[in-house]
Amino acid sequence: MEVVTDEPAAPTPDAAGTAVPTLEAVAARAGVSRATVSRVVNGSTRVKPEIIEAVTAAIADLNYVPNRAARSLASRRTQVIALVVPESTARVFADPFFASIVQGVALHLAETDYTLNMVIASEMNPDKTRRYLMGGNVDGALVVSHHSGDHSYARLGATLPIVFGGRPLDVGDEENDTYFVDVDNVAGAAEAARHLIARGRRSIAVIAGPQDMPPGVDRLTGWRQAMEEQGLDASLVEYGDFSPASGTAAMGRLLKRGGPIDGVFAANDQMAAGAYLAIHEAGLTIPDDIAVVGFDDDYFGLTATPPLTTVHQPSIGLGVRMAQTLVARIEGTHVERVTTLDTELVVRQST
Amino acid sequence: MEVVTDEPAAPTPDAAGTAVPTLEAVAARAGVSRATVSRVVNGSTRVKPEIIEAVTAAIADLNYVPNRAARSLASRRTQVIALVVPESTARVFADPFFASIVQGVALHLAETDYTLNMVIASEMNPDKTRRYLMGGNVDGALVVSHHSGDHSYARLGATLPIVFGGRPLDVGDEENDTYFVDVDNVAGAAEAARHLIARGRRSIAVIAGPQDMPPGVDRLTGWRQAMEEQGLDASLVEYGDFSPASGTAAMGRLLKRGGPIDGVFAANDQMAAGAYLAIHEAGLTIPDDIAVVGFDDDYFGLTATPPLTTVHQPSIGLGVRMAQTLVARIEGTHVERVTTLDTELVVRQST
DNA sequence: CTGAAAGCGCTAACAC
DNA sequence: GTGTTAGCGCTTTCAG
Repeated sequence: MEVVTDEPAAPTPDAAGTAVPTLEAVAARAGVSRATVSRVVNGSTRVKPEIIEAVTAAIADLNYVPNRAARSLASRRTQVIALVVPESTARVFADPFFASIVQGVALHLAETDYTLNMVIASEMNPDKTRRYLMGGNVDGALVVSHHSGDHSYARLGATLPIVFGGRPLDVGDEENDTYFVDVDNVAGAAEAARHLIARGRRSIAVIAGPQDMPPGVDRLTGWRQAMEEQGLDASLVEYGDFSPASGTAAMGRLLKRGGPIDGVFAANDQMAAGAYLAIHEAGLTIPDDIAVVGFDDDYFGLTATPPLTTVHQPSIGLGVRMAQTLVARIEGTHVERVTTLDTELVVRQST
Repeated sequence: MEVVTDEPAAPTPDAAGTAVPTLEAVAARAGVSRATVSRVVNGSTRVKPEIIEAVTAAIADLNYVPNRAARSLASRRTQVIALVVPESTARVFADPFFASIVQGVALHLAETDYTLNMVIASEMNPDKTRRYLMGGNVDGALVVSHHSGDHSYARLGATLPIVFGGRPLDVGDEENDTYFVDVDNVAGAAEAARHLIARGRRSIAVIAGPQDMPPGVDRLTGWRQAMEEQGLDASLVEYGDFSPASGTAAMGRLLKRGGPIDGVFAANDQMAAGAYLAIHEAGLTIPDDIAVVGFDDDYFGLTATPPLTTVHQPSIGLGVRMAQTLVARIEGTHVERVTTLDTELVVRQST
């Protein structure tokens, strides 16, 4: 909310000694017109080299910095990219996966002329976000929602270039023009399962994620693929909600079934951590009795005892790729609509 | 297919996809001048209520959104706040403490008309960041650097309102006009030490942080305070660099001294986690032989075995407070130059 | 309390 | 190649 003071709002007494030079000042100093300076600043090639030099010198002398607002107003481009974070994600902002994506995005954008604008999408007032995005205040948007696959912003895609992180849940008509970057959850999960098999395990269970989230679905699919291709029984399935507690519960149910289990693939590390608890409480040891593989490669896996074998996601790379894709779209360069990043199995002591 | 709508059906069928309406269009529709619309939009009270209503209606009808660039150009305010992240911090971006700060900042700013601009300060090209900040592209900046206390941006404070996260390291002249929000590291550390004492421990060691970082200094100071106020020996000091490995090493050195140790305060949770390792390797148990307290309350503490007693930092609150402070400065409202937030001891099973 | 007019700093046709 | 000329959409004196 903007604070409106009744008093004639005493403007900041800044700008004391630091007068920000304008393009006009540069033009005067270099002895050319403003248009020419603009050309030089924007890298137009159709300027005499000597003039480019003169202008460049003047810019350096004056310590000139273009005014983004003016540039944006005149060019009708903002050079701003929004990173939209659903409020629910924000609550678990400390999710290292998400944090890494932000990092990747920021790192890539730092090399471009685009500026990163973090927007927390208020769920109370979704319209505020939509309005902001549609109000010509940004050139494009990145939408992240780790597990949920919520693409409620897809509609905006018609008016504003958008790139999503993660595969959309619904494969509707709109999917055809939805750009997204995703991790290859199916292949990663299959690799995890194959690793267990290679370790000699035969009764392999899965603690799957919610089936209304793409990663939940895909990781289960990958596990099934591997099991079936080896002719193994793929019926040891229990579901969790990606939380540690749900992992403990699911593992408990698996154990209660009574049948043999010598390996478990958990759809994320947090559930794997939860499973550890249930396994230990049952008096079993990891990996001797039951080998465990997780997915995500977050801190749960690293600090667990024993350290967890897990599927690493290229989260920074995901952010970088999202940013690259969006910039390409904005600038009209061709890019694949769908990008799938490879995962990597990190073998530690739980298998 | 069903489309989730959170706004009433668009009154005008061509509303979507059409060029965004300008203030002028609103003025025409409301039958007033652009100046008046501007006043209404900016919340001036000196407008007839009925006119305010008419304008508001027109704005709603047209789905008008002010153009930030134009507004900024004319008003010479950008409504943008930069969040500067040193590149070195970015590398450990997954630091949950840092992530929470960002979250707090974003949450608070979402309630204002300010926009959050994440800037990764390239250490290769620090001038790029400085130029951006000084180029009139932002109204103020927030600088975060978890442990380092690096206030190399302090100089910019003369021209641009800046608020730092964390106490500055150097108490130079410039400190007098440096605004910052910090956690009460001294009090928190003292509380941790007192807690160990209350648990009956008498030979309490400390794994201190680097003494060139304010939190490293302050937490050691707090521990000393508590020890001295109880007349306990305060010589069991070893230093680490906040990393788990350094915690293990420091604990090892402590143990090697040969004297009795029944309690340890580690200046952060990661070092505490490292200390766990050394303690276990020495065949000792936590908390029976040695009670351990950490600082930060990050995931290391939660997932450790046994769960770590630690000092919780209000990291989201820190972000919120930083944002509040900066906005106040920008808008000329009075705020304290220094804000110190209280920590809270979280007692778990390691003590 | 409201309108008219003058830019904010820059880009983009269009001339020269 | 380079200069000229119009604005981009909004805020802001300054009249009335």
